[in-house]
Amino acid sequence: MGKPYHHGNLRRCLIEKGIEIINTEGEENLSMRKLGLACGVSGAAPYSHFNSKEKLLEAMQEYVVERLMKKMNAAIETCEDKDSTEVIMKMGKEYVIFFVENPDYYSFLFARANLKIDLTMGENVDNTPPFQLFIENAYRIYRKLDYVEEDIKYGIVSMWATVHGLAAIASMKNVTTDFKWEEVLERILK
Amino acid sequence: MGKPYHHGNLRRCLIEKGIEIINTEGEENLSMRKLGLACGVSGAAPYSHFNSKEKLLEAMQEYVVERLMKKMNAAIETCEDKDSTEVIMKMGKEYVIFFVENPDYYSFLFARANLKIDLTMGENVDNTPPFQLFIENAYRIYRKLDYVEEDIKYGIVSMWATVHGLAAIASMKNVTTDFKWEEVLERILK
DNA sequence: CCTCAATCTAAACGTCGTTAAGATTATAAT
DNA sequence: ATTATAATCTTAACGACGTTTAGATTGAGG
Repeated sequence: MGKPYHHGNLRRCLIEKGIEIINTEGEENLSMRKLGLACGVSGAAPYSHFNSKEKLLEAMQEYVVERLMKKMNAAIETCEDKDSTEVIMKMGKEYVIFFVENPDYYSFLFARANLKIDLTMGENVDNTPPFQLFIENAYRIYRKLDYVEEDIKYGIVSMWATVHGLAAIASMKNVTTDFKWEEVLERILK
Repeated sequence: MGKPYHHGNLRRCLIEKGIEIINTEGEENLSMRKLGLACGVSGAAPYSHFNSKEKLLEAMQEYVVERLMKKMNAAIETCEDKDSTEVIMKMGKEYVIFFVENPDYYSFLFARANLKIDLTMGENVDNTPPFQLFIENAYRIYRKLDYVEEDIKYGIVSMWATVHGLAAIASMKNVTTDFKWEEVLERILK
């Protein structure tokens, strides 16, 4: 009969339905009220689980970053030898493909990004949770590579910049082209 | 004594004051009302010059892109010979430095970017004005280079991706590092 | 001088993020 | 089982926002 007063799993529902809305209607159409109603609760209910929209978006970012990291880590596992160029290549492909398949994720993740990166490799800083995950993963992978540049900072940044820039461009709306982004990446990384 | 009923140059004032607000208070604190008041007119006056906030932002983007393009073109002029590696290098540096010096410009320009790029080099598409400027300039410069890859599309994209990715990373808030981004770019472009 | 279009003001509409006060229910201690 | 406590939810409201409307003020051309 009447739906129960308590939702049961509102927190997870907000995150997942929120991501769904971003993918279907765009981030500009995601409001706390509408999201609450979409989950079957009132427009103020989300504030029982997130004290601000920013916190909710942060949780959604964490959810998305986790998916990306899983894909990248899985890609590494498929490498026969842990030869660094193969690892870098497969990771990079996964990174680019992820944003090509989900174009809205790029600006959702990085437009409001408040990344704190200590490129000096010191004990790491207080990133916002999704990006703590992001950075830690990057360092962990890079450390496992056979090939290490004389200065690891430059290695990480140059690797990341190439892949990230390609993802940024590929994520732009209405980019018309006739090649696959993975091919471009292969050419760039030589 | 009383200020005149008409502002005289409100359109330009809105654009410049708007950019100023973005640089000082951040884009999230830019509202049509406040911007009008900051220019000495009412909160609805901006709508006499831009029928939407989106149109105003577009004009501001155009203003910013023009500055970037001027800097890049000026950098090219300083090249002694039009050797392509030197041109690419100087342009890339200018591109990265621009966003390092104005970190808020990156997401302001690209977060909402509705770029339409025809990478097949056909007659170009109907970009939003700021990016029409952006794309045309890129093609024009690339055509002037001595060195041309067998497939020009890949050349443009790989060049742009590297530089753009570096600008994206360098523009992230709270990135702590101990090297200059220009040096990183030099290493990447070899 | 008169007209017309451009520019501006004041007031309003609906939506937004957020908060406050209180209702409902699960949890756990007695 | 009863009761207290904390978690979760609703309704109503606040101020700020983007935008629209109606009308006031002004500059420019005939």
